[in-house]
Amino acid sequence: MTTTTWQWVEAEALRRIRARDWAPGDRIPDEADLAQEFGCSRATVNRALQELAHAGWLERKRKAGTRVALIPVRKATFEIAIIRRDIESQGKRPGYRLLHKTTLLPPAAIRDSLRLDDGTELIHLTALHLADEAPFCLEDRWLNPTTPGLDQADFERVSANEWLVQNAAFSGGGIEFFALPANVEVAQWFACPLGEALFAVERTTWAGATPITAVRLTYAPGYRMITTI
Amino acid sequence: MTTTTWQWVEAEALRRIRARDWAPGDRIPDEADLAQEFGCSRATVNRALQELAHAGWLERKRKAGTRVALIPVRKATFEIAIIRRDIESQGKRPGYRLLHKTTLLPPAAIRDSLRLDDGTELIHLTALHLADEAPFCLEDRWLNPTTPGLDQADFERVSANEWLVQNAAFSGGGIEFFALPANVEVAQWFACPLGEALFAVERTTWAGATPITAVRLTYAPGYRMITTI
DNA sequence: TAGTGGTCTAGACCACTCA
DNA sequence: GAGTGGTCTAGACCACTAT
Repeated sequence: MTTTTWQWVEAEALRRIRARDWAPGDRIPDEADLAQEFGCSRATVNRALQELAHAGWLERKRKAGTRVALIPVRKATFEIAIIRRDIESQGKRPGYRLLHKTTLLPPAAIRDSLRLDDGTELIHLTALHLADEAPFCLEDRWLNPTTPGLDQADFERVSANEWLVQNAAFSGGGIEFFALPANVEVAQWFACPLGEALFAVERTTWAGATPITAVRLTYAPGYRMITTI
Repeated sequence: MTTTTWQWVEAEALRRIRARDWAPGDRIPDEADLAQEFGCSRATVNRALQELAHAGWLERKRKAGTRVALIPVRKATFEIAIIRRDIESQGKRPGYRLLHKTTLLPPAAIRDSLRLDDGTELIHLTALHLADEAPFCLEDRWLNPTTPGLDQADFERVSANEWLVQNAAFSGGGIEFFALPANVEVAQWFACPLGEALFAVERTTWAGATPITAVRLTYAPGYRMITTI
């Protein structure tokens, strides 16, 4: 385990925060002083403290100095991966079936979440992702048909999830996680009781101000999304 | 909107990736060349490319150079906030009630997830978080009684959630998100039907190799965890 | 206005890893 | 062995903001 100077400074600063040598709300020494204390350059101290600020341990303001955050906001990150790889990482064989594809006017909820005009039609897809032949995840997606390159995509072979990740230039979006009771259709696919509690994710993605897609992924009973902090 | 040099370089590189000037799998020019092209120092290019690598757009290896990622893994972050602040940010008045507190042997699942010996007793708490007097979240927590300072914590007044965030030195842990059917107890608190689909989070947190706490937060019907990418 | 963090440079050396 | 990214330095100037 090699440790660079800035990593060492970061670790030492974090130790002091945890040991309350630097208590919440306290102002800590400025970069120049710390650089002298640690025998390194100010840029190195800056790198370390920026990491800690990014992680939520410190709050930094010009002129006001650096303070230990009163409420350490831990940030967890998770990867928006391709479903196929999620399945593969569980050691299972991924499968995919396109169930349905049409072009039509979206319901109001979708239209609003993508900020579309009243008359705009979207492509609607539903597809099933399989893990070792068992239903894993149901994909219900609305696609902006003007997305470049979309006409060359074959959603019978490649899931929209995968195609978009690799081909669409998206700049941002929103994600919501929630629980959902299985409706008739979902219960059939997952062979589970009606009303079964299922984990679901809704995402909207954008390329600047242009909507690309809105998708709901409903996972099979028992699925857990796992991450670390 | 001020744009620094490294942010400009980052944006330009991202533009080239999206425009497929630099296609997935391609090797891009090395830092020295880009620095010359952009008329800045190599350190500035390095800063920009590191950001893009961190975000999953690039894969960098010494000697092998920098390549555009074949599968761009977008990373989303969400904040592990105090429940009270989550409620406040929705414009509601937070409330808290301690329901139950005892010390006893944990069930096997908890014991294993915290890697405890067979005979180790833990503090068990259940508490209810309220938003505008309505049940918002049910907290079911197992606490390591050896956590420093714990004896001075008054969990009648301050939620364990809040006390731990502010007082426990934790270094890491795991988080799992899933859906759960309401059992009898939960259904009573939330005044919802038995079996209602609820969103839940389980976290374990550690101070190095020492377990601090394992908690399950079960949210009221309709709750959504929201974030952006 | 002055103090502090944010960025940038030119150059250097090191660490990793491909060939 | 050699090419490339990772880090570090000393110094400089800039941007923001508390006072």
